[in-house]
Amino acid sequence: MKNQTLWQGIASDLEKEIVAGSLARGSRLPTESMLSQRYGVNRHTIRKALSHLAEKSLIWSKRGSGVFVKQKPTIYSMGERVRFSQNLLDAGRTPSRQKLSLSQRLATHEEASSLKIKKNSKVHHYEGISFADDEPIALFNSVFCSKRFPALDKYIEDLQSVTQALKKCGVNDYIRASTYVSAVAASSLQANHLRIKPNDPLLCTTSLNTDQSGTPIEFGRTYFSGKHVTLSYEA
Amino acid sequence: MKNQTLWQGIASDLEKEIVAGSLARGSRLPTESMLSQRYGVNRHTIRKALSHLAEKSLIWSKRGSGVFVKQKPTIYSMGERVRFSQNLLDAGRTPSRQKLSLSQRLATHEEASSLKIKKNSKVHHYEGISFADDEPIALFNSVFCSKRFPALDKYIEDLQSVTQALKKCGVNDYIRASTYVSAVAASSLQANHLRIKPNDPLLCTTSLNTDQSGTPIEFGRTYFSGKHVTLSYEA
DNA sequence: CACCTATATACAACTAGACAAATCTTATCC
DNA sequence: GGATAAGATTTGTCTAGTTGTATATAGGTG
Repeated sequence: MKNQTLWQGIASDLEKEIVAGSLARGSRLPTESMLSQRYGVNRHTIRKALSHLAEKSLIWSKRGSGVFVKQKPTIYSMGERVRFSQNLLDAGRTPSRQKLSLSQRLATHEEASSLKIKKNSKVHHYEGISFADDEPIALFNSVFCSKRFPALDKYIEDLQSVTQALKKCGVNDYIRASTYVSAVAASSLQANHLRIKPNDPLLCTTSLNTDQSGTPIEFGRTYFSGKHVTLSYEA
Repeated sequence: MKNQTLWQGIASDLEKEIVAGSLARGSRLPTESMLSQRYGVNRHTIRKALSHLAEKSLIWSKRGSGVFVKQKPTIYSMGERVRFSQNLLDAGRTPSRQKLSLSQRLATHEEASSLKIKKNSKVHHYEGISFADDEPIALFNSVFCSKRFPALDKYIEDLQSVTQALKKCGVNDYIRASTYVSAVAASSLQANHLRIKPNDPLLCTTSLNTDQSGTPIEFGRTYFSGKHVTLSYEA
């Protein structure tokens, strides 16, 4: 404990403040300049300490904006039924979503064959961010057959929920038919949305959801922030 | 391709959408505020990306109105016979013209000597904008001998076509006698008409058209938006 | 020597907020 | 029904502040 460098001392000092709660989750740290004044060191020394805390995923920084305290990691349960909101509520977190884009386009080959629709059919493309306690945990990407659900986009727009929107279209229940999980590196755009760094690991799940008769309903990919989400497969 | 900034990533992302056609040509982009939400960045970063695309002439913006996708570059072929509409139809574009002014005035020295008429003769002066698919691509400026074509202005007014108007005056065919091409910087007035920026490059063509006997018919200058028109000199 | 720690300076990239200017929308009036 | 006025949107411009990156310098340590 004695023979530690300046930046190590500062890092552990800040870490104490975070776990003690005097630096609240989600709040902004003082600027690097202010910290460097407070500790009487160069800004680079502060940055070294901060980058250490960022490695441990205690904080995240946004260029031009500031450094912020992260929320606790999330455990996301991958049950038979996919219900984003209920899932997080069960875990005692506050769920929310942000729409990034909602439009119609032609299905890719992969999407068409997964949904068992014709090539070049139109699909609704829904893209957005999932939050838990105002902390982004995943980027989702879903496609639905436009022909089967002509007004789905409007329902999603109004209700802000896929489950509710599908109910309006007559789908009362749908089931996870298959899910594949892989790991990929975050692009800079993905990293920005998830408040992580480019090339940080992402959990990529590719899933197909069907109704009770086995007819495909939704095909999509979701990218979870690997450092802040653990997928759970319990029954 | 690896170490790109945020705005570069956004710009290439939007460019993909444009070339893929999910952002249709001529249509309006989402507002800068919406894009800044979608990409999770400040509006200024979006503006940097947009200004990059504007530099590449993929989009253009209008204060208070929005940002729009530009059309493809036009190839304007310089055949022996000058038929603006026919040229654009050949290129698969829908041509149109907008009259800016149509009046009579005294010929300048240059005009008189080119048309081989007396100094201080009266000429019809016809000025306007040429469009391709509702996108302005050129400013034209033509003069015709008033003495030879007394009622030409009324014909142009009615028919909206120089070729048709000349036909009414007994000129069934006319030929490009000479054309000179130079490059100039757009004035602010020109830039405004062509929806480009002041000092953007213009192709300035000075041409003289004659009838089959070689008698001068039309003398004029046309300023093509350099970014949207490529002059082609094929036979 | 090579490597880590720390300082100093400068600049690039991005955010934040405010306001102006042009445009579009909507309500109102005659 | 059309003109007008008021308000809301949207792009353009400006100032200021913050993090990210690069370079140069110097001392200490294995």
